[in-house]
Amino acid sequence: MNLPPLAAIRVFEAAARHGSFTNAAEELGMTQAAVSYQIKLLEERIGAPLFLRRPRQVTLTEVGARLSPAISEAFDLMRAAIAATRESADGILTITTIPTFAANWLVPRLGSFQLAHPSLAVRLQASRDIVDFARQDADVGIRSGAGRWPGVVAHKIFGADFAPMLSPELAASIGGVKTPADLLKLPIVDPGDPWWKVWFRTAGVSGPGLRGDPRSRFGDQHLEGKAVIAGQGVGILTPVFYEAELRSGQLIQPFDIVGNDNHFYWLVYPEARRNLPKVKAFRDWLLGQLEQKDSGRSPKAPPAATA
Amino acid sequence: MNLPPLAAIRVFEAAARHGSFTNAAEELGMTQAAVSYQIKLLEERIGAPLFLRRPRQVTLTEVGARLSPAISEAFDLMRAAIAATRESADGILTITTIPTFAANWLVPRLGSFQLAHPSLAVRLQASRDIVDFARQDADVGIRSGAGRWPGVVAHKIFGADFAPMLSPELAASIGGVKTPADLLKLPIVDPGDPWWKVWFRTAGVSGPGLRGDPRSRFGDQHLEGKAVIAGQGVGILTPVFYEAELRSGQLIQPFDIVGNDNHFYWLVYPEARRNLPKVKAFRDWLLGQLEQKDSGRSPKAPPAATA
DNA sequence: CCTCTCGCATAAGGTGTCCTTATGCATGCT
DNA sequence: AGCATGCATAAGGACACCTTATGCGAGAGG
Repeated sequence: MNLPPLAAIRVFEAAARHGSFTNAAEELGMTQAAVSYQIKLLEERIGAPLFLRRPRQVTLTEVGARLSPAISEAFDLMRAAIAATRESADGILTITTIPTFAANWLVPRLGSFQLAHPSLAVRLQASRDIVDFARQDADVGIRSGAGRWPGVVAHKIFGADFAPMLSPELAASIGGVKTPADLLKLPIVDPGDPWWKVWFRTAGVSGPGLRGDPRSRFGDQHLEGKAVIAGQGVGILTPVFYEAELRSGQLIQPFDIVGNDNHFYWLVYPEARRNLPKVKAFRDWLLGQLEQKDSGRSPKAPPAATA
Repeated sequence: MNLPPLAAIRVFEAAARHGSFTNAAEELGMTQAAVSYQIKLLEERIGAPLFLRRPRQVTLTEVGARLSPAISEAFDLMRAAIAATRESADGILTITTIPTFAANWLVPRLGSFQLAHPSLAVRLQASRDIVDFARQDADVGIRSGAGRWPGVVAHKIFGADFAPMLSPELAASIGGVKTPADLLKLPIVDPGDPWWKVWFRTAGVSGPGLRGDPRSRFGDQHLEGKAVIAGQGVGILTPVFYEAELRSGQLIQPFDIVGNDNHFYWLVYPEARRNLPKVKAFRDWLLGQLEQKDSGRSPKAPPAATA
């Protein structure tokens, strides 16, 4: 069944409510002539007059009166649905993030975001796929990469730096770790981790015989971290992810030397949606979190870089 | 709250149902590009993506999935309403008619029409107003007049002829009515009726002293007819309206001479709606009724005259 | 593994729908 | 009677929308 032109139905709905073409026209922001035109169109389509043209007003015919309530109801339904959708679209922030970042950085801090934006519901999606907002139902994403994606705004969060860490007890067991080479006296949690090779080179220790693919490793540090905290060995971890443990003394980072493989974490979101309140809110909050951290160390971090 | 362009919503509804822009386009009789365009439009309006563009198909996003059922429901409602309206518009025949014609001719015969068209409901509206389909909720009308109305089809039904009638008993009381002048010996039910003057002139009886406005009288013959049948006097009535009584002998019409004032009953309906089944049905039935009558008297009546 | 095909996105261009302006007509109010 | 109101109609124009053409990405099939 073919619906008549919907524009005409909409006009009819308004006209029926007002009992006046002129008023309906005003509501719809068009001229009285346009309303008259659309109604006539609809009447032809239906095959019956819908209005009686009375002197100072128009009245629904029997047919029109029968049609009108159902149409009104349908429109109310639509209006409500769209309003609800808009609201829910504004009220739910979906974040797609690399699992490591979620576990080690985002989740522990999300509470403060929720507190600051009580009306925003957060949906976390952990995934390591390439971020593609066309096929992923997310508002913002956290990914690694070079920070150049077309149509996407990217803020650099921090580099995936890494440094050796171990439990204080383990360090004490060899009388303390004084030089990078001392680390080799201890068990290494994951000797295959490519970061080790990079770090030792950076630290000036040559040929410790550690092997591993030179590919980046944004994978899960979670298990490795647990093992290190438990004192099972030395691990190579990203310091920002273990700030709390370093502060509390559960872990120690013997050297300030950090390795990095020139990969960064980025906050990304579609350029077209950069002005959505929820996107702005998250961006501002996240960058704010970083500044708090940085303020103690470096003078100022450039907050954003757009692609 | 402004609704988004309804055309876009319609496209969305179809696309959501099909899970495919291409199929939706086919259903709507447009190209895939147009669907893509409209969806994008709607997404911009809503402020959130509605579909995820997956390799071989599109999928609703969370937002889209929330929106879709309500929209579908609204459309179903509309479709049903329009279908019902069409049906009821086709199934109800509203006749506006002069009261006299209704009482004396139409109502007694309507049964045969209903029998022939059981699916049609008939709504009778008696009114003497000028017929104006723009402000009267009627499909067909029966009116008197010259038979010239712009935009209106008019079929001549019969003239408003009139002739004296009386009960057989009353006629017998003066030994029968032989000449028109004999009528003057009897009581006249409504001497002020202008028809009398016309009829007597036609009959060649001069100056009976009856007075009355020379305006046509399509008013109610009903009361006058009752009085005549009851034997209270002679009345001047329209023969076609009393065929049954004449046949049964309740009334007699002493003379074949009929007066007329050149006014006719017409069946009228808007030219634009001449092809509606219900209009056709009524027209054909009514003209058929007349032919049955005529066939015994005149050779053939030209059935229609269109304005 | 390479190619073919399917489905959607995008750009450019035309056109048809729909809206506006202008006017007329009928009616009711003062 | 004259004015105001509200709808209908005609003519004209603009913009939204659709079409055609093309590209791209990813499965599917050989």
